[in-house]
Amino acid sequence: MRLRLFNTLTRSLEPFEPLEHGRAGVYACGPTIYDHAHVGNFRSFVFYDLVHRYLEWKGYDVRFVMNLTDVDDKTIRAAVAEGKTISEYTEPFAQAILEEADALGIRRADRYPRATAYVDEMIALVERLLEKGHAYRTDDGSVFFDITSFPEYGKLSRKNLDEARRGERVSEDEYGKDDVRDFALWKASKPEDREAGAAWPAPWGEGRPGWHLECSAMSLAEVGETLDIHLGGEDLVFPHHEDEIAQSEGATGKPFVRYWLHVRHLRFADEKMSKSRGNTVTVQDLLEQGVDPAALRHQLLSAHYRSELAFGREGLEGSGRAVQRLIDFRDRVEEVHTDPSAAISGIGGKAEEALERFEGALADDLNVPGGLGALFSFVSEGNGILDRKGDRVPPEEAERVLEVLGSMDEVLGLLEVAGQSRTVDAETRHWIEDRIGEREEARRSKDFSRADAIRDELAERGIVLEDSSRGTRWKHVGTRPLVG
RNA sequence: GGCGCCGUGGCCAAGUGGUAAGGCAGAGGACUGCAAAUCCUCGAUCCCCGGUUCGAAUCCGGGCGGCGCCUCCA
Repeated sequence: MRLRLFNTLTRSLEPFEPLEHGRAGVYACGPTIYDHAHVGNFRSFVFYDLVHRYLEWKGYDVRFVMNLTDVDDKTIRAAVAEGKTISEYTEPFAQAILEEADALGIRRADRYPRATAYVDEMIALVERLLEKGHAYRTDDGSVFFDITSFPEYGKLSRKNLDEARRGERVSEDEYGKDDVRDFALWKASKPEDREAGAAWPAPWGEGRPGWHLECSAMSLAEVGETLDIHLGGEDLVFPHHEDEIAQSEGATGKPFVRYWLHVRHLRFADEKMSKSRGNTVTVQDLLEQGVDPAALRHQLLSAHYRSELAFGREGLEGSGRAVQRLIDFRDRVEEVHTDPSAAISGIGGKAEEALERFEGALADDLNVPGGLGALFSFVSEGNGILDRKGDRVPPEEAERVLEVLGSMDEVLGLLEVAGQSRTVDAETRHWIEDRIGEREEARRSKDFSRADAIRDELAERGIVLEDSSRGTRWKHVGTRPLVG
């Protein structure tokens, strides 16, 4: 099945054809690291990861780069307030974000370039734009992009800036540009910039790069002149990505991006958790509160990336249960009694059908909810078959089911993350098994109140017992249930 | 004001012309010492009104309601 993607540039679904067959160059707009990333940011990062995983799953040789913006107004202000340089200030946030990304099963990008490490490249890019007449210098040593020099300006966001803004006065605005619609490539230094170590020498004067410039420079340096896919949040369409196009295409004369993908923002379903209300919910907060990372990942994947996602406690609970259902099924198949002489049960065939549906959904503009539907339909069918067959199937069928589940999880990463967060060390394992032994004794002597007490004791630690004719098995159901 | 999006069972959420995937929650049943897990059964006039069509949640028009972007927020 051929992948089709919704390209923001054309506002339509297009078959994915990378510039070079079998290879995919992807650049994702990462966070500004002046604070902890919140769940909304991570909706994007998890989606980026999905793109990354999907392309690798389909066999592409993927070059995946996500930037970390470590210089901008907020960063400088915050660093100065704490008496730090921007790198001292931002680095802990960069580390935190990468750790949280690990916790959520986000595959590492090939590179995480910091803007401040690419100032030379950015200066070179500005020089090219000046040479080509796309940019101009102002008296204070700033450089602006001249929008009128790039007739296609507005093609991504479909804005007609002529009418919208022309009448406005060139304001008292910070750097004195010719036209309000122009955007900064280079901002002349201010005292606080120097204080924070955010000032670099350039041919036209000391200053710091404009926001948009870094992405053009870093994607050019790390991926190439033409990106196959550029990812970002919906808010970045304008002006950020519009400006990137102007800069990059203005400088190289080549198409900047073949497919633009934008992730819709999430909406907080219950509490007012949005950052703008000063009530940030960071991933760090959630993990510290005991939210299961696999549940979080599931919820962030539960809506199509171009739809608004309702994020909230209730959804997280539901996601946790859904993930557990998946784990239980996988474990059940792993423990199934394989019997070479057993008749074909049909579970292998159902797995095959599910994989096909899954692939079809993902190929259709990365429809993860559709893919999850295929997966969970199969879980139901599979459980039904195993019930009817008494958990006895031919080995090749059991293997095939596990292969299919594993294959889907290469894209979804749910079992993978659940595995990370549910590990139990050997000592605890022994303790659990001892307790189960005690409980077995109690049950044999019909001392059910004692047996139930032991079961409750384990449950408080997230260990759930399941009795069956073959004995008692236990499982770790992840982090503690949510409070409040 | 400009551009754009959305409104599917209690909640979340696929489906964009052929008569409604999936998850969570809920009810009943099977299994269990009781549970847990699992299975079976049950639940949707797809916001409203018109229109196009043999046929619409899906296309068109109107209405009501919610939301995003319009210079540094993923």
